[in-house]
Amino acid sequence: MTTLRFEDGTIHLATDLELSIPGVEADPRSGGYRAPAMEYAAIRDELERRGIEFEDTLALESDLPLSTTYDLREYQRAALDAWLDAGATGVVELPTGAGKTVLAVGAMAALSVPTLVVVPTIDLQDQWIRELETEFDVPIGRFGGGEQTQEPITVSTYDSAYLRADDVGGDFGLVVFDEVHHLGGQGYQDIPRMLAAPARLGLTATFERPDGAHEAVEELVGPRVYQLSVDDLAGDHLADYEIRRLEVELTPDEREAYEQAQETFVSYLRTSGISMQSGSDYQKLVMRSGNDPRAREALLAKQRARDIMMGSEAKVEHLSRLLARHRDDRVIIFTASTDLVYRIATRYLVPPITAETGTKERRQILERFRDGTYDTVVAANVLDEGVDVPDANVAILLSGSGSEREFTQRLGRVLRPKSDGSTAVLYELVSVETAEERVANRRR
DNA sequence: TTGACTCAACATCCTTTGCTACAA
DNA sequence: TTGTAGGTTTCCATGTTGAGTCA
Repeated sequence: MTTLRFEDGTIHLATDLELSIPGVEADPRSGGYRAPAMEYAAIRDELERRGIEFEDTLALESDLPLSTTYDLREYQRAALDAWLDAGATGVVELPTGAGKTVLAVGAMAALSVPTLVVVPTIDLQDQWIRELETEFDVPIGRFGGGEQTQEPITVSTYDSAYLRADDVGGDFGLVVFDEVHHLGGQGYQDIPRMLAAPARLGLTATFERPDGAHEAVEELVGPRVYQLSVDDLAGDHLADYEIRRLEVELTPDEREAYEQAQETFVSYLRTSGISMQSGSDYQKLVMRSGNDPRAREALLAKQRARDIMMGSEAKVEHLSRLLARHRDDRVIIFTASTDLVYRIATRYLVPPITAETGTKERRQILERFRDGTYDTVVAANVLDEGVDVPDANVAILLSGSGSEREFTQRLGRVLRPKSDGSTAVLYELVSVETAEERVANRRR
C-alpha cells in the first residue's frame, strides 16, 4: 500500500514500489520517499498519472461553508480569474488601496478549503481577522501576538508561520501570503517549503525586488499572474495624483561638510580598486570594513554625507511653507531617519511616530489623525507598510531611500479616492548636487 | 496582564565610466 | 548590433518588526 503523510514540514511517501519522481528522494531511514511539503501536489498528480493507488492522510479539501457578499470590481474579477486559470497558484500585484483583501476573500470562497493567511505585522493580522470574521461565518484562528489558536481559517504572522509551519503545514489547502515580497528573505523562504497547500496566492503592491529574490518567490508561490499599476487605477478606483519635486540648496556649511565626507568615501573607492557598480560591490566594501579601518571610515563618511543631504536645513525650512500652503489638508511627512522626525516634531509641533513610539501611543496618534484632531503627522519608515494609516491627501517626502517599494508605499498613503474627487499631491524634497538626485531618480 | 527589555531577522546601504563575455 | 550581467559568504550603521523572557 502507498501512503502520503505530512511529517515535520515534509511529505513522507510510504510504499513498496520503486519510484522515481523529480524532487522526491529515497529516505532509507524510514523506508520510503521524502520531499519538502510543497511538493505534495506534484507527488499526488504523479501517482494519479501513473495509476498508482494510494491513501492520502492529508485532508486539505474539506468543504468549508465559505461564501462572500463582496461584489468584485472588474479588475479584481480579472485578477481572480487569472489566478484560477493558472491553477490557483501565483502572485497578484495590485497597488495599495486596490482591494487585495477582497480579492483574497474571493479566492477563499472560490476554493472553500482550509486556509492559512500569512501577514508581516500584528496590525495587519488584526485587520485581516476583523475582515474575515465579518465576511465568513466560521471561527478565525491566530498564530502570533502571543496567541496560538488554530482554526480551518487561521491568520499568522510570518514569524509565527516560520515557527509553526513544520507542525501545521499539512492542515491547509490554500495559503495566502499578504505582502508576498517578504518571502524573498532567506529565513522566510522555508515557510512555503514546509507547507503542503497546493493552492497559493501571493499579494503585493511591489513584486520585484532589487536583489532579485522575487525569482525565489516565483518558485515557491508561482509566477506573477496579474498586474496593475497605480496609473492603471488612478482617477477611477484610486485618487488622481500629482508628484512635485522641489529642489533645495545645502547651506555653505552643509555643502562643505558634505563634500568633505563624500570625498573621503570616493577617494577610498579610488585607491581600493572597488568600482561600485552594483549593490554587491557595496557589500564588498561593507565586508572589508570589518577589518580595514579605512574602509570603515569611508562608510561612516558616506553615512555622514547621507545625513547631511537628507536632513538639510533648507528642507526643514521649506517644510514650513508647505505646511502653511496645506493648512486645511491632511498631511503625512515621511523621513528616512528618526532624528529628523523628532527635529520636525519639535519645531512644528507635529506628532511623531517612529519605531520608538509604543503601540498604545502610536494607536492614539493615528486615531486622532483619523478623527481630525491632528491634521499632520511625521514618521520615519513605520507607516510605509503593514499599518492601517488613515487617509491623507498630501504626502511630503523629506527624505527616503532609493527603494521603489518605499516610494510606491508612501504614494499609496494618499491614493484612497477623495469624496470631493480632488487630486492627491506628493512632494519630494531633493538636495541639489548631491547623491540624492540620483536616489530620487532611481526610486521612480 | 502589562511593560521593559533582549534578540534575531530583514531592508537599505552604492557610482557614473568604461571593460568583457554572452545572449537575443 | 544591442543590451545586460558580470565573481562573494558573513557584515559598517540605522530603522523596524515579532517572539520570548522576566519582573
